[in-house]
Amino acid sequence: MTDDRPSDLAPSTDALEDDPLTKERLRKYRAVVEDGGFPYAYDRTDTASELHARHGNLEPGSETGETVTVAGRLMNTREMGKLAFGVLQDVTGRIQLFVDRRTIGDDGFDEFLELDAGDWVGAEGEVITSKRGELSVRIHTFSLLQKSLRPLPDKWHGLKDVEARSRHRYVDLIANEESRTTALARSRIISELRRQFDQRGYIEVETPVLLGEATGALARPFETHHNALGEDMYLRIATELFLKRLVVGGLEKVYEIGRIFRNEGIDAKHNPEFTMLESYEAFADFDDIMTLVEEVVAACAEKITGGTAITYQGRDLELSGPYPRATMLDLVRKAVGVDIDYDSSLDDLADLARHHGIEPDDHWGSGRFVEALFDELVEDTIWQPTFVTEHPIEISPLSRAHRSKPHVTERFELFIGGAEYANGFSELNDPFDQRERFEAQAAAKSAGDQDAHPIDDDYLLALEYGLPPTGGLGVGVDRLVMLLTDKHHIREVILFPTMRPE
RNA sequence: GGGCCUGUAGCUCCAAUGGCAGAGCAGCGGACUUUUAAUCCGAAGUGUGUGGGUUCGAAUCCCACCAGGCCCA
Repeated sequence: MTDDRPSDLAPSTDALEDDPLTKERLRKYRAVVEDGGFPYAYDRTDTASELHARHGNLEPGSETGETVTVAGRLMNTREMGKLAFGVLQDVTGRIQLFVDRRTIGDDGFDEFLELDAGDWVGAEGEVITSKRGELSVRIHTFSLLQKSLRPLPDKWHGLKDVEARSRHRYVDLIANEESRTTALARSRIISELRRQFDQRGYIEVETPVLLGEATGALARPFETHHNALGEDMYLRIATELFLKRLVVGGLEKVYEIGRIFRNEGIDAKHNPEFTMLESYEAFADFDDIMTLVEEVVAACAEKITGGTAITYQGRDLELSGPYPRATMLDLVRKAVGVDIDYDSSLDDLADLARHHGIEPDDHWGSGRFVEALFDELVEDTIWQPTFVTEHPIEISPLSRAHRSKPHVTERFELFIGGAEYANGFSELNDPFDQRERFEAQAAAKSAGDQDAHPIDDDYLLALEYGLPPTGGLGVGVDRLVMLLTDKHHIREVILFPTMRPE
């Protein structure tokens, strides 16, 4: 890298010494160290939100007589001569410190005035309200738990720069309430997902990330190398084939919430590493799984927003099921205004595709044409939750053929707000059919199709032992979090999104 | 990969046509016994992403590079 500007946040004693903004903080830090150092722990009795919950309705000027300890980051101080106010922020919220020279004593008061915004502070005192009614702790003593050597971002505008917020997420979390709320919402959504599957009798499992071959989806993998084995290896691009092996093994209902890696571009909806939930349930079909999806999505929405009617990017959405269902072919027919089907001639389909600005590949069958037309004409137009069903066999190499219709599978994708949120199907469990599908994929690949699945021989062996009828599901967890937190960009729901190294 | 755009103080932002680089917050000193982005007074300070080029003179124009954003593929 030729750009060798000194990093503004790189740790350097010299830099801290030279910068007038940090020099005083460093002096105070060293004074504490020389005086015995910072505490190793602090005994907190209450969080900010616990105090607000317990004393939310006090009259202005109340004194509870209740002594508590609180701890958090000091965000701001307001000095008033013989009084001072501090704002302490912990993970649950904020609580005001009320500092009265008569209560804390002259020494304590002067020490409090030495604190800087950003310092970690523990304080003990009485729960009161100020004359304006602000719930406060009128402190008797306090302890500087750790000095902050760096100034905080603007206390009103926070930290706005997208790059700085992503690279230095800790600063973003300190300064921006919204970022904290989103991080907590993500945690709650993942907890709720676990709860939903656990209570349905699913077993949470972990399957390998590091593989000899990346199978189960269409995506470029990250490559790595195992030194002791002397083998090139790949990071997983899906968990699908391993989870179905477990159903073969008799675990019957399994799910995994795991990190998936795809060596592809970064944009508003894609991060190279992202979180996917996959589940497989023996004796269920795609219809059962659609119902499951409706219930799980609605449950997560209620957990986060308190209801199923949400606003996403300024538009209303209703997430309670059942969601309307429409076949991919019917949606495409409606969009193009031509009564095509999977037996239509490839020449006619190619003309139709070109008419809509799609340049077909030579190896496309009717299924690929329908998919391309769907992507081009329909996908963006779906706003309310909708199950798109019956994807063509050609583009669904792991889905079971439809029980009564030719050319298509028992598959669905859930679209909301123009984006895909879930994908599921009745799982293909016929080992012969699966082998043919894999071989068709291999043929397509050697014919120049980049988007073709690799063959997984051990998976075929597993199918020969017998996969019961099974319904499977994949859900993009990051996107679900985006939906429920009204975020446009995936980096807003991933604490440390992938970035070019600085 | 293509197009457009951005990068100025710790943070948020100004700086017509090229002409002494500014403010608010933060920080520093002071006043203030109920503040809520406290307020008031005072002093000071620091910066044009990196490297070149054009020019008497560049934050501004040109080139390359670095990082990022938006849109498209």
